[in-house]
Amino acid sequence: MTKPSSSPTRDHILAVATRLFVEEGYVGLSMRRLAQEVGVSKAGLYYHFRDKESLFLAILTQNLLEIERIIQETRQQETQARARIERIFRAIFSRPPEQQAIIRLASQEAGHLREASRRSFRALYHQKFILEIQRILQEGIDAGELRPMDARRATWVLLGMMYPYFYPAHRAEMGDPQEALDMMLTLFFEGARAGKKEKGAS
Amino acid sequence: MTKPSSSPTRDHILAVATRLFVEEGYVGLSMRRLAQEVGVSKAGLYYHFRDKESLFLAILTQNLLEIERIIQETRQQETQARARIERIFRAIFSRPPEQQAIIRLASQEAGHLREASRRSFRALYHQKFILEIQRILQEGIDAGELRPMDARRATWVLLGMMYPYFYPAHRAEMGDPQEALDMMLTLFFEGARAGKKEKGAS
DNA sequence: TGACTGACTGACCGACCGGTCGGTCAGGAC
DNA sequence: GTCCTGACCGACCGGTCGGTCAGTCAGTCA
Repeated sequence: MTKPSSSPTRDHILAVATRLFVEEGYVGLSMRRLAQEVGVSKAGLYYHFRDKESLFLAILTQNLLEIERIIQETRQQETQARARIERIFRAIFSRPPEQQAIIRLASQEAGHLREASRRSFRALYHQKFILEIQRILQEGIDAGELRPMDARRATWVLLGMMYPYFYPAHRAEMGDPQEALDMMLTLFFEGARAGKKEKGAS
Repeated sequence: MTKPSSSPTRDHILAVATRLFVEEGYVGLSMRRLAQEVGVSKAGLYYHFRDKESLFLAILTQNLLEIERIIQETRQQETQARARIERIFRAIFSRPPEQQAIIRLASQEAGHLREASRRSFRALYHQKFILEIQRILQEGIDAGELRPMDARRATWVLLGMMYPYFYPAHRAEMGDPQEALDMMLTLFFEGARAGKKEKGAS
């Protein structure tokens, strides 16, 4: 008898936990508090998830795979780097806020996981998300759409621009998400447009 | 008898705590662990600081005031927005890594403070740091150096670009700090240079 | 009807949390 | 010599942490 990978209660736990992990952080959210907010006993949580770490990992992985799907879908439908990036992040920015913040959480809280989980998750995160973005930028560089630069570094700069938007405290200051995204894309792609020299290339 | 604001032990506590708060987060670092790493008893910590929150606040404030000093110094010596920003962040990027990461910590962990401390710290952070950067950008816009755009939003985009560099986990991937900074500045200021329309203005 | 099971609970565990207490002790003041 | 004080320690507090476990109970199936 394998445990089913989906059930109303399990899904509800995942949804509430996602929101609360984003608000409170991994260490900051206790299983007691979570149980209370879900409306189930603490032991009930442990019926559905082996431990706190598994629950957290399930959230990270679930959202990551969703983002991977967005990326792959976009790769097929767009060919230009800018169009691809724009489409990917418009899709991400139109998801529920707490699901967007997973991108930040993955960077921020992975350090609290046990070594084994951390390594396997980081590999997934890197391969399915970071390297895919990097690849899109690299292809843009190779095609002459973007000027020559270190694609890995540029990936982090691009992602970094979005980070403040994933903090509940700063979110409000950025105003409308899609407008804020307009600015980020304009700044990044105007700044990275081919036909200029770059100082920071390696 | 007022408590002295500086002593070898107190300074040592601050230094070690800064590093550990950056690595583990506010909730993730226990006073026991800190005491052990400092080489003092837990009660010893409480001789120098009223409670955990005061210690954390002391670190944030101390580093913030140092950054304020850098900003004010730069304002007097440079007049162009780009030169000012470059100088400020070169100075920040050449500080010890754990002190740089304070910028991120201030955004990230302020939520764990008591309401009163949080409000007063946020006010300080906002006034002495965020608004000063915003002001520099706004002056650049007014002077025609940068094209018209929402300066507040642009401030967060600029700061965001630096965020990944303040995560121990991603720091290594960005390579040499000053080179990474080159890229960020180039991207931001080429992208924001006057003579273009902006889509994301409010 | 009775055996079985999936979903869940209440009570509990040892470890650890932030914080406080009375006590100690080197060294300067008189 | 004594007193005082700044700087610290060991032991302890009530409370919370993640996690476990025996038991319950509605619903399915024979």
